[in-house]
Amino acid sequence: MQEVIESPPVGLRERKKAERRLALIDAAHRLVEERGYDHVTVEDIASAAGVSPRTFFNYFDTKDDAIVPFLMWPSENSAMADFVAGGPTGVLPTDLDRLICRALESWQAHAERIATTARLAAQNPHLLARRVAGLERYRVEVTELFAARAGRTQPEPDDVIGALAFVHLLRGAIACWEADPGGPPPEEHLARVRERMRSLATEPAP
Amino acid sequence: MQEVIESPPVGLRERKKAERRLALIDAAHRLVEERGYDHVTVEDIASAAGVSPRTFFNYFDTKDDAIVPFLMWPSENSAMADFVAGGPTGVLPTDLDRLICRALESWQAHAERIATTARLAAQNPHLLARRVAGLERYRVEVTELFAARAGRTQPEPDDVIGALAFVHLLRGAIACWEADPGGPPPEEHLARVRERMRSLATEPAP
DNA sequence: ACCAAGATTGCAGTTGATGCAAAATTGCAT
DNA sequence: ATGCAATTTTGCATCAACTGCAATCTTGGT
Repeated sequence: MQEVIESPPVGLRERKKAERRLALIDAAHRLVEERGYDHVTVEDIASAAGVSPRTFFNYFDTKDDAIVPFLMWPSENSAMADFVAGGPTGVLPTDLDRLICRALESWQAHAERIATTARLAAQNPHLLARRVAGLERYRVEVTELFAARAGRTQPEPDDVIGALAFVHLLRGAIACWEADPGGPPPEEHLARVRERMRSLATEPAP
Repeated sequence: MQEVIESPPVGLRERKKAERRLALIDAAHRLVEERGYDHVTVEDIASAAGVSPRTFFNYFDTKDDAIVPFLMWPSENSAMADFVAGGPTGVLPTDLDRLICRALESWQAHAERIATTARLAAQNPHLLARRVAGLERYRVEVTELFAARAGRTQPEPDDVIGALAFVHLLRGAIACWEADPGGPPPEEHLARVRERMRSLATEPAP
């Protein structure tokens, strides 16, 4: 399944593919919000996006992939490169924060799609499962970033724990923001999540 | 979809239902390991378990639910009750550890099924997504335990962050154990995961 | 022994998803 | 501008997952 290409594709063919994929996602979102998940078929989505049902499956493995799509972070992500290089500050917790901020920032470009996905997932539990699975892809990618930063080609348990911290902080910040959407953006909750996480990880001295 | 009932059910009907569900899970595991995911149908699984294909869907929402089943922890879980009551030690990080240990312990009864599920998920990426989704159910339950322990009926972000810590510690311990399966059991890695988690949550003083 | 409640099952049907191959579109070199 | 290779779209046939309905069977309770 192909992901959204954030950097402008070079040829007409690549550009049309990227546009077509977003058209399918947007058609899926519009139709499921209007009619309900059970009353929308792949044929409906494909037709609304102007392609054939067979073509739909050239872009997505399943119907649900279009509704809860994986929106990759930018391929040219200087934050990722900086992180792998040991930067930008050299202090791992701070650098982890920067990485999370850039992830949240990159998803802003799809804010409406992400909001629609969240609403549809809340209404359809099996889509919720897909959202979590999507997050797992990020967890896997970040595990590799930790390994690369430590100079290893094969991730070790410490890298997995690091990536789990990434997910922990990210989801915690989003949970705080969802509790008060009119308040500060997710990244401003990171300090609070970090503090809570630290306190849960610290047992009192004997 | 009904989960495994760990405590012995009272009537014949309940007992047969529980046995039938496990029979379907075991048939699914055996057939997928023998033939590969793509060469096993719902009809194959139902036939091997001695029920009709229609009955299969009385137990599972999807074919994949049988392969990667949700194995609930015991309904009579004193660790959960203790946790909600503020125990067993009154020290939250320690009590969280106990909760995790009990979760790992309760899954021991299904160790072979869990091992099979892990192998099949490694071979079939879309099943991996389902495993993560299953973990999310535990995360939701633990969020409610945190809220109940704090005396609230509606979970707050702090409860979500607490449950994310549960998942972080649990998955970290499992990752350490998977790196050295012949070594100590998962629960003995909790201290190491906790230490790494704490260090990632602690920024250096200015 | 009888009846209610719950579960199993067959059947027909819809939809998701796939492999194959023909047709169309795009990229590139001339 | 043209020709050709590469890539993509598409139609079609097919299989399997999954569902609603209702008849039949099994279990629980009196």
